Amino acid sequence: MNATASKKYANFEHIPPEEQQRILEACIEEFARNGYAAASTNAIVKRAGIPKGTLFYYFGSKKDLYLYVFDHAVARFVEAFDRLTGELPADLFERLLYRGRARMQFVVEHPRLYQLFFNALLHTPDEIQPEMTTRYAEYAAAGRDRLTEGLDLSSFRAGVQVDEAVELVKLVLEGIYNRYAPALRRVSPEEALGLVEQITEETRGYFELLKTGLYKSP
Amino acid sequence: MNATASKKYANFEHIPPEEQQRILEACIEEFARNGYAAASTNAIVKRAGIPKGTLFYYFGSKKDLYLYVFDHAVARFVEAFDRLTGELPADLFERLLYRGRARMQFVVEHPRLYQLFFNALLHTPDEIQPEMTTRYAEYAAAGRDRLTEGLDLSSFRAGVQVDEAVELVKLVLEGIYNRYAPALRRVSPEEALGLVEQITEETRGYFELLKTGLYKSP
Amino acid sequence: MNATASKKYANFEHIPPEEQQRILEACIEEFARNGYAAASTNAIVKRAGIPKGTLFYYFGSKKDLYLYVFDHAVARFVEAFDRLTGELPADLFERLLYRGRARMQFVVEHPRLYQLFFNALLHTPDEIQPEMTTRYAEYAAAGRDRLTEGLDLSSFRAGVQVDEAVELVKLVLEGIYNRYAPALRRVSPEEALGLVEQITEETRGYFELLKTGLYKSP
Amino acid sequence: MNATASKKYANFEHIPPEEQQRILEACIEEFARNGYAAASTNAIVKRAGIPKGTLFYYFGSKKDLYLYVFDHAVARFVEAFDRLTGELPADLFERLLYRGRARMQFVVEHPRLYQLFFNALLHTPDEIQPEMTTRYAEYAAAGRDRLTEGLDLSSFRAGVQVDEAVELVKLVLEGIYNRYAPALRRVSPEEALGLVEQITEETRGYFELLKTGLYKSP
DNA sequence: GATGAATGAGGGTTCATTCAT
DNA sequence: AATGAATGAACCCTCATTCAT
Repeated sequence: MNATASKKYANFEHIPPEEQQRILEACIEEFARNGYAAASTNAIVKRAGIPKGTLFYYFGSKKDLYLYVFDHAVARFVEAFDRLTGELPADLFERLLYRGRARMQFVVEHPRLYQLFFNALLHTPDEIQPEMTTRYAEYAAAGRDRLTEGLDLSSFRAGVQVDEAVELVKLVLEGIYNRYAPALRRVSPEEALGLVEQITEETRGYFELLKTGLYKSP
Repeated sequence: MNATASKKYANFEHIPPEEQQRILEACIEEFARNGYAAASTNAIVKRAGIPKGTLFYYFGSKKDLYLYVFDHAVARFVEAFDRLTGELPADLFERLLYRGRARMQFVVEHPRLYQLFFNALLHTPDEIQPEMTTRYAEYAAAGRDRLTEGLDLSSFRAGVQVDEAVELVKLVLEGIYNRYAPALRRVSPEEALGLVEQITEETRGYFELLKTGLYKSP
Repeated sequence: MNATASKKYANFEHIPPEEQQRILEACIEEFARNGYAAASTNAIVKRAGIPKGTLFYYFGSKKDLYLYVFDHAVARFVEAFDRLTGELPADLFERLLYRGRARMQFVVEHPRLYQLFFNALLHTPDEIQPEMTTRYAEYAAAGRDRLTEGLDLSSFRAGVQVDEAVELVKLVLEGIYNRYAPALRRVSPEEALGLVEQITEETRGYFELLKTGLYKSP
Repeated sequence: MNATASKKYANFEHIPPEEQQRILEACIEEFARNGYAAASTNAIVKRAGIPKGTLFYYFGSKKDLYLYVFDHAVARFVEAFDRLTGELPADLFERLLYRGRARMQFVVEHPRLYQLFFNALLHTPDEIQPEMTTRYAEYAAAGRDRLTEGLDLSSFRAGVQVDEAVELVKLVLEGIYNRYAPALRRVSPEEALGLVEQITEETRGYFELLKTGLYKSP
């Protein structure tokens, strides 16, 4: 079904998990820092402390290595959200705030993974582009489902097209994250937590403004 | 004041403008396509039709060449907006729609420049990162000024914090462009014009929703 | 006596004959296609469907594998001629035509074996060269015996040195085969049969010319 | 027209002739010994005493290097024959003996070139095969012209088809050279001269036999 | 002032062979 | 007896930069 069960990478997946982890971290670091083309397999093996031949024994080629690492990043990202699925708020704005905070925490905890994930589509050589597009579309579709499921729409003002409204709110959120993601990656983990709170508050402000237009007056 | 007057690149700036142009185009193409690290100076000189040594005589190093090209991209981007400053609509939403359309036309007309400009920060080797950050901040500040100058704020509902509202609308716009920029670069120039119209209409829809909350009821 | 009875390859020769056959085919294909140095043991095990370690368990090293395969090729080649020994024509020219046709049929039926066999001496690393030369000399000697045995020499013109004449005719034949062997390997099996006939006819023409000098006038 | 005037290899052809010679010799040695695929550019640069990058600066790729070296081998081979064109004997057998001796001398003087030249077609990767076939056909055509030009055919017996007869004699010669070429390469230069005489004598013997059939009786 | 010849480091990848199991 | 994981050397090739002219 997913990469972690594939035969293609069986060689890699049969080694001790801690070593898998160490190697993956080295790959993530290198790919996130430099993008696909400029990343160096030499740098990776040096960082991971494994022989050059072994990397290619595990992954076959640089391209396949990249796709594996990307799938891993997606899996970890999705996983971070799945952990809190059960308790999703029913109100659109609350749910998005909730998700947004989770997303920012992910950025703080796994800055390189986030960087890898969101930059993957931009700087990818033509040969990989199709595979990446497919993977990204799958991820996006899954996220869409998780957002709208069991949403309480009763607060929306009559005459407001809900779909359009939801899209509008998501755009605002996206904009905010694109704006702050670099900052989140730059600051220390301690400062990051404060920054997350600050961004959440700012977002809450925008949401209140949006509500005055989209929700019924109380 | 800026790069175009510096002594550092004097060798380059003393050659005929048409040749400057040809060389710059080659650099933009190569850097936009491959990013900084993966770009090849060999490919550049081949495309530009100049000797290898000459490129380094003009620019000193690959790094300095990149910074020069980036500055040029910024200048061209800013310039595209300056050309329409005088006629800016006074209404916030109309002004942003106007700017947005201009920005999309820039993407369509100079896809490589846009790509270079907006991806520059993401995949840049550590040694260049600081310089890039500075340059980016300068550009952002300039854009801010140009937006708010002479804006008609009388339509805003009482009690709405205008600064916050403006920021909110900008976020929506940013989100939309980030979402569609890749699509704009992918389609043919003819299709692009239609796409620009479609995006503008979609944006107008979001803006109407926003107005119900932010503007006085008519 | 020869490789097939040696202790050295005992591991290989104890497995079922059909599997021996399958493995040998894979080796012949790879060595014939690429020569010794460029042949890949990886490609061989993949084609043969056996584990990598097993190949080396059977044959010890790439070099020993090659020598074994070459001996096998020689054995198959000799065997193809032994099958028709009993019925050899007594007339020199007829016998050579007969042999020649058999040889060409071997080329058609086992193009890879032929290729391996006749190219082995040319592109062989220095470390193997001595062993190859020895093997080749043994094969050549065996062929010589089989040609002259029971030959009817009564048709030769008086004064003609028979040994020299035989050698002369063989030279002609060799020349023809060297000239046509590549073509035989290139064409399809169906076309090959026609080509064999054509070559035989051409050879017959040369032989008639030779007979006017070497045989008594009728 | 030929390789020595091409722009493609201009970088190489602009260096001092003695250095060209040294590098070519290293290439010839390596390619002749190992064939195209197994030849190592590392071994070449080591033998030639030049940096790795320089080899590729001169020749672009291993493939282009090989084609250049092959063309050089052909040129030297043809050149060796052109030196004696004017004095060619009019009699077919004498002319072939004369040519044959020249060819053998070439083998003795340039054993590696000869090896490279005559093995080139056999062990050549598919990607180069077409180019090689073309080159070889051109060479063969040139040789054919040079053989038949101004030949005295008056000695042939009536009823003998001259074309066929010429072909027959050439086949004999070819066979002899294929048989002795390895021996000529193996022996020392001093011994080689004696061997050439011996082969010439043997050939003369075959030719006398052929004449009894093909020429008018005296 | 302008060039292009020259290069060594590093790029990704394949390889035959070993050895613990 | 049989294996397949692991590896370091070697593979061909591209690179940004220098420097003598």
